Amino acid sequence: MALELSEQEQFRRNSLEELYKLGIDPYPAESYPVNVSTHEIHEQFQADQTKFQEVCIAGRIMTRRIMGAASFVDLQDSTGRIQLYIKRDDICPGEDKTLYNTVFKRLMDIGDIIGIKGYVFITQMGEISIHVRELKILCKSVKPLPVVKEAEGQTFDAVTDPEFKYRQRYADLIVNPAVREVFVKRTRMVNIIRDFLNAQGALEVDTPVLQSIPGGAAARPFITHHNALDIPLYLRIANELYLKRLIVGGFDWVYEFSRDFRNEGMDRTHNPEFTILEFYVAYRDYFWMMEQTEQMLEKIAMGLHGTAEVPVGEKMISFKAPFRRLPIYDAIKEYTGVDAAAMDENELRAACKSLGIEVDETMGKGKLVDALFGEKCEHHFIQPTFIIDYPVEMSPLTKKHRSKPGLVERFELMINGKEIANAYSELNDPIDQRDRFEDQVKLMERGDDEAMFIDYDFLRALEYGMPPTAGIGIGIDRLAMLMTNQVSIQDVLLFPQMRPEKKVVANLASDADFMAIGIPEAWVAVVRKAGFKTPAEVKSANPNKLLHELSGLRKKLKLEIPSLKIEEVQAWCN
RNA sequence: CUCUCCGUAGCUCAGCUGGUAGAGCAAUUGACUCUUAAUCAAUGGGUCACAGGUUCGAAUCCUGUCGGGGAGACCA
Repeated sequence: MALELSEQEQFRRNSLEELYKLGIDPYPAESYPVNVSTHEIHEQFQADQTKFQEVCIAGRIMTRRIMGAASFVDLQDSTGRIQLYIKRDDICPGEDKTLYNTVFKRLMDIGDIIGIKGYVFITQMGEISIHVRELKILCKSVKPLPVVKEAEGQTFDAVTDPEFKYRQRYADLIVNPAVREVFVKRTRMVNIIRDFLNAQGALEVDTPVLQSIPGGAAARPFITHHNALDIPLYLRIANELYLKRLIVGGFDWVYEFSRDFRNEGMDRTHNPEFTILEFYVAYRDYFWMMEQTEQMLEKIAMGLHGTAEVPVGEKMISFKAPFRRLPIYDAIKEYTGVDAAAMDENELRAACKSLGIEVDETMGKGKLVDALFGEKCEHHFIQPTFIIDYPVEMSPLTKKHRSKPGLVERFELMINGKEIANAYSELNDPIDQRDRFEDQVKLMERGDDEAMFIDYDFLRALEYGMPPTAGIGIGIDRLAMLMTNQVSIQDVLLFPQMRPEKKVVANLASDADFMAIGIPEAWVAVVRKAGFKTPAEVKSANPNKLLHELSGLRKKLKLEIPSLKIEEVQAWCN
């Protein structure tokens, strides 16, 4: 007897044994020739009831209603659910009723995967169902699923525990259809973007995830090590510098859905790995990029919702182009009254302090403006707004503004108070780029641990000449949150990062190890059940308490093994 | 890293100012040939997250640990 299993898990393992004894393989190898989906049946049967008279379909048993010799089962496949009607004498036409009485009623459970053949009909209660003629088990489930019930749009006992949902997404997906919808929508969103870009001749590319210089953004990277080269490598924090190398190489428009990694805090909008769409287009500038962005977002909203108005929490967000455009200094003036454009670093620092923003000496002008905007302005921009024309200090890869000194041609797209995209006219002056990198080094020397490294290979590429280029990065996870109305990034990631579960100790010590200190074979499993993982733990236990505990378990589990005496237990411990 | 809330059966949750564990669903056995949160009857199922402490007695009070949520700090 496996002591670590719950009662229900034990029952299901027993059912497995019985199936084998009946000569039924609960995990058959051959393919099952499904010829229809539940969705197709629901969509088409009402209109033409002569269809679907020979269906073969498979899925998971979600609920059962057994009434003696007839039963109803809700079967769930990848497209939805359908009710099955199973009549004993139909699936067991002869004398032998084992398949119904024993296999179906006793040995099958919620969660099992079955295949059936039959015909579609409508029950007296008006529900489209399948009358089953043949029934076959395709996979026996030995772990009980959470049971969620639904009726008339209401859901009962839905699993809401985030830990369960995120750690066991597979079970979450089985049991909560709305979760599946979110991820289907996310993928549709990505497909819309891909179509939008491909239709204009963009080329999807792959660039390195392992980089020897983590460039293209300001963030702390993950570090790993390559054994053969014996060098440190970094997981990318951005792919910007690689995509721009490709523009140098002569591609006009490249893009990549880039999985980036940043070794920073985790919260409802940050996961250590996340997806950014970056794309770069030769001979364009940031004004052009704003138009592209508007069009693309409107297209996504229309594609997913059929309208540009998308509900997000209590609000409605309109993705109807064009979006508002507002210079960052105007935004700061609007919400704080501070005229940051006219200030030098020290005046800015003073202004921040007077507004209660924490500042320190490592912060240059760029970071101060960033702090001012982030603290006091960002959250006000609910409807899509392009914040434009940033100070040069906070944008080391951006081209200087064509007419406004001290600024760069950059925009960030704010939606629902969060940054969704960041774009600019790319800096293609190699001399200027070298200077900007060197400024970053100075910031690093001042203690800014996010300042960028100098990427000399990237500089070499720029020296060959990069056409004027517009580039953008769009946070795909955050966009997915908006488009699916989810408040947490974990809800748009199939497998969000979690602290590992505490190790369920598997065979740290063998039975023989326990027996070596004198524990009788029959008691080893009981000792384990009592929570002892190694003989050493037994040795250091209080013998009286241990005896009590083991005796209690023996009684509780009704074990037919001889009882223990205190002398025996003392002999193990000492 | 700080604050705060939470951890009770497979699932959803009760459990009062300490008196030794409860419900619904799920499970087991039985009844029932069109049910749909099927119904009816009976039954089993818990080291109350873990480890200490206080107490005659702890799911309950205290301390610590682990895991999770939320808020902040940090972070484009």
